[in-house]
Amino acid sequence: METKLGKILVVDDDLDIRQIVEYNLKLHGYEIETAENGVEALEKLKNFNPDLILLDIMMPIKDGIQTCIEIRANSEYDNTLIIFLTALSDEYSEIRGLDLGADDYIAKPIKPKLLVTRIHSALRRVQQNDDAKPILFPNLEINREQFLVKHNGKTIVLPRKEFELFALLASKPGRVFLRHEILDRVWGNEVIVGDRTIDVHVRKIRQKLDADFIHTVKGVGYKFEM
Amino acid sequence: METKLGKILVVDDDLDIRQIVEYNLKLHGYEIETAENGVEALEKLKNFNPDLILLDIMMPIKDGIQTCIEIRANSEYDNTLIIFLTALSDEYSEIRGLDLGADDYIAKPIKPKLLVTRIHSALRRVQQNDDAKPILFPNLEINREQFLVKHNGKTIVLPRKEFELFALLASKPGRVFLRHEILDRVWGNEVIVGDRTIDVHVRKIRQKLDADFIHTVKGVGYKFEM
DNA sequence: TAACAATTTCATAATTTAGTAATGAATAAG
DNA sequence: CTTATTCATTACTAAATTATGAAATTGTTA
Repeated sequence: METKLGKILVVDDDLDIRQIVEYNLKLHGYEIETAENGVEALEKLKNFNPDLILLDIMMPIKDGIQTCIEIRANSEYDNTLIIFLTALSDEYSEIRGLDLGADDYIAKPIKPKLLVTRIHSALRRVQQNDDAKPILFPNLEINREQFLVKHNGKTIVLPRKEFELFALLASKPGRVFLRHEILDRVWGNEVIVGDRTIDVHVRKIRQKLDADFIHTVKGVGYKFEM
Repeated sequence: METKLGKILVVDDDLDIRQIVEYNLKLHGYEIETAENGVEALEKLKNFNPDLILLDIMMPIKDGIQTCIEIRANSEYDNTLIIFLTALSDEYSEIRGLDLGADDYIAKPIKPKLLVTRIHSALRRVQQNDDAKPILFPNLEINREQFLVKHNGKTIVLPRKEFELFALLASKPGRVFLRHEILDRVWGNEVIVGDRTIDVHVRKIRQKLDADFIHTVKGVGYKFEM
């Protein structure tokens, strides 16, 4: 499968629209959930934890504006992007006036190309910030931009999962990451893998870096320490 | 399709001025959006993503100076040019004192010829800057102006896509470009091509240059390294 | 429009990475 | 001290990803 681009929750009362949008976005590697009204959207939000919500404005049960307000009231979703789907150009200006914390608007009828482009660039905007800065320690550098780990002058190339795991642990030295946290953040909470998988990856990292930066906290998880 | 000269956002509270400017610039092939105050301008900025902003200073809702400051605070628009429209010659000197990050000033009343000339040269300046400087390494030169690559004295002509891809990777040696970044920056995010397309172009480049400068980072992307 | 070049797609081979299962070692609990 | 739990390690299999060759499509130019 392609690199994970992001999770999107599509909220619209019209089945056709949900299907069109879902089809096109899945085609481009996004992970999709759908909801047909605001209530259902708010329910799914918790478990799915999307990066972006496509939110129709006009819905019978709970409309998009109300839904948006409620989402924005919960700081847990501060980093979740919201893009409105608007049917009428009238609404557009109306909504634009209200500062609801939406990040963009897409007018219906939906043009697949435009949809993908907008979503793509919206997500890229937020993702670009996290990436750039290398994690630095004496004798150890974890450089995500180059996808390299440098230790005592030696350069080590880690495969993706190993790198992500190592970078995660090193992002907060001393802090213990629970096994399920590791699974969530390295594997994503939609992928289900056994617990041993983590061990194996930890072992591979330990083999490749001769010093052992990863410490086991039995019954709990792992932590990074120098 | 016609050659795209550039996108310009025209911000002025005076409808007449907006229309005059829009008319004249469209006449010369520019793509125009308008806004009648700073607030509206900031909103439109996100979706329109102009190459240049013509910004009136005196506006009732949010004036040009404040708007300029806010735009310049967002690094996303570092490459967006800003040209002030000033009504009084007094203001001019005042503004010039403040270093707001504007790129030029045009005095009202607006003379269409002057306007077009200034915009033209402002845009050309930045475009040439990007273009002009060849990327140089020992034994390797990537010359965008002439669209060719010199390696060990041999001159190799690469077709456009191959060149753009190679130039992108070489623009930051060592840095991994994710596949979707490559798609965005070489193909543009309005064109949708499959992932294998990148591989094929990489291969072509590898074939033409006998040394292999392009390294695969599996599951992530490609990077340039000597 | 024919001829050629560039671009893209497709199928499949080659490779690398990820995941699992089995077993042994270490640790904690009773 | 024995048992149960958890982790480490190894070897193995499955899955994912890229490389490649060739064909199809699109674009350019004379």
